[in-house]
Amino acid sequence: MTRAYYVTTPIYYINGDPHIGHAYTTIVADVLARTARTRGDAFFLTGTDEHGQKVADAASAAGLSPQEWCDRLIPKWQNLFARFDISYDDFIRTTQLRHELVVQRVFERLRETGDVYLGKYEGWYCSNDETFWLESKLVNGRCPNPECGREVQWLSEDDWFFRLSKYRDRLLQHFLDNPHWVRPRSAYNEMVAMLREGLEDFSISRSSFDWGVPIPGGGGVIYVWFDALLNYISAIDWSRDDPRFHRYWPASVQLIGKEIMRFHTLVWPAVLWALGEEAPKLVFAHGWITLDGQKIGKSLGNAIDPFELIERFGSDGVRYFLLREGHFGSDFSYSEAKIAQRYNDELANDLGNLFRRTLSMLERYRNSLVPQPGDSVFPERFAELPSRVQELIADLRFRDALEAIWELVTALNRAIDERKPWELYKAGDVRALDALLYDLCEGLRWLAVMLAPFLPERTAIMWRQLGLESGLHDDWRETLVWGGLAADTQTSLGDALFPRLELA
RNA sequence: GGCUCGGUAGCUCAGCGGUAGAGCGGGGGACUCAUAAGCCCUAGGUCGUAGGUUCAAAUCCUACCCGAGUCACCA
Repeated sequence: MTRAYYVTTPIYYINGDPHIGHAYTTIVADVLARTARTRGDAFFLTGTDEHGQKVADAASAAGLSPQEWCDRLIPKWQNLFARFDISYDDFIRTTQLRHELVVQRVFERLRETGDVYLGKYEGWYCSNDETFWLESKLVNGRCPNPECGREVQWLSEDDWFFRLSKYRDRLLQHFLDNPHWVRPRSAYNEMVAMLREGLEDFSISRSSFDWGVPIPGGGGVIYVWFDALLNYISAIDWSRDDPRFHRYWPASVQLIGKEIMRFHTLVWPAVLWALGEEAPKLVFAHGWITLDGQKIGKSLGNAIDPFELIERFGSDGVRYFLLREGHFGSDFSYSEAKIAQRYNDELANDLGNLFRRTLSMLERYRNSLVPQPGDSVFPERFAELPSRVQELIADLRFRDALEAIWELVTALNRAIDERKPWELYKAGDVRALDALLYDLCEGLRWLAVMLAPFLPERTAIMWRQLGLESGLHDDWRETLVWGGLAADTQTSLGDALFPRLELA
């Protein structure tokens, strides 16, 4: 029996509204989960990171308690994911009791084993930036932040530390033994370089504010990062002998943004090892969506409202663009013109129009009934396509997967133009016409199945118009056999699948 | 400044040792089932610069130039 598939997104820090970057990561995870489910058990986790000073600050600025603040924001996030047809199996919030209990249990356990110990956290502290600075970073003994430059003070407090340094050699060995466990390659290289420089223990407690998981026995709260990482195992009931935990852990893929690589590829495996658990199989750091090459961010004032995008291009239109435009892992540039062009050229013109012209001819020539299959080159020509696409998706090469699927789109459009069904009809060549129409319908059935993880909303419509009921999400190895579509299936011509956008 | 990645046709990128590729845009053509969509033909670019290795280099090495990211307790 194959192991269950487990995919996670980062839990999103809820100090504001969701933006397109959050949607991006989550959509990618959704494609992986939907694809994996066609083959067996899969679990898809996302959620929100709700502790820490920034949330506390944002809440107090709004005149709310941190918990109230989070509770008010949560619907926005969950609504966004609903609008994008995100099929998560669980949505964890770090303020949930089930999570906090695991965090405390982990803390206690590591305190017992000595991987968490009490030490002194000392350094030059800038109260304006709320940051500790290394002596070597100070500029003339003042805060090195060019926008600050204030005086710093020497602070010393007792903190709990995680013994990260102890795992440095094992981490390096793990990287060398598993050259593909962190992707893309650039991320892997960065982290290896960092490991070679060495690691220091780091503080995992905070006493200057109290919005976090209380340290068992008192003494402040647990540092939000230490708390946050544990969501990946608290959601699946971490404990040494829980069968549910062991069905899913270690995770198959953990998606992250490249800014949090250190925590996920150095700290996280070390914590897991300290608990006697395995590191995740793969951590994948994706790139940024840029706007004309510029990083997107609220502070830059160019944040994109994902709800507006859905309004214009539909959930599937946005999903398609995000997965098709760049190679997953690299940055890629977003613009209104680019997404509109892909939508029109590929979804409306290539796919949507193919679907419509096929059903239209079927209605005109065959009363919308799928004819008998005849001689066909398609079975042989595309026999390997589903497994190829499946592999590309599993390898997180979404762009290549969509390009591969488009080979079938193009082939079907070409077949229509080359064999001219309207002439076959006029000539009364029933056999040739039926054979072609059958291939077109069957090809579209294949397209619906292979595109279902990418375009869950529109492929469901395709499926219905093709006269099919169940089976859209079945195992490709069984359902994608050419000839699977039954003759005499009643199809129905509907509205345009992807209505063409009139561009200014 | 250290480290990482990138600099290939107008644009976005693939190729990563063996006589330069794709998509889009641009140009031309034949059709009509279709969302005036689709199909066919058409791209001659010092592969950042300068050296080096090799029978042979976008493809390996060195230096340099340009761009991006990152350098640890905000997440």
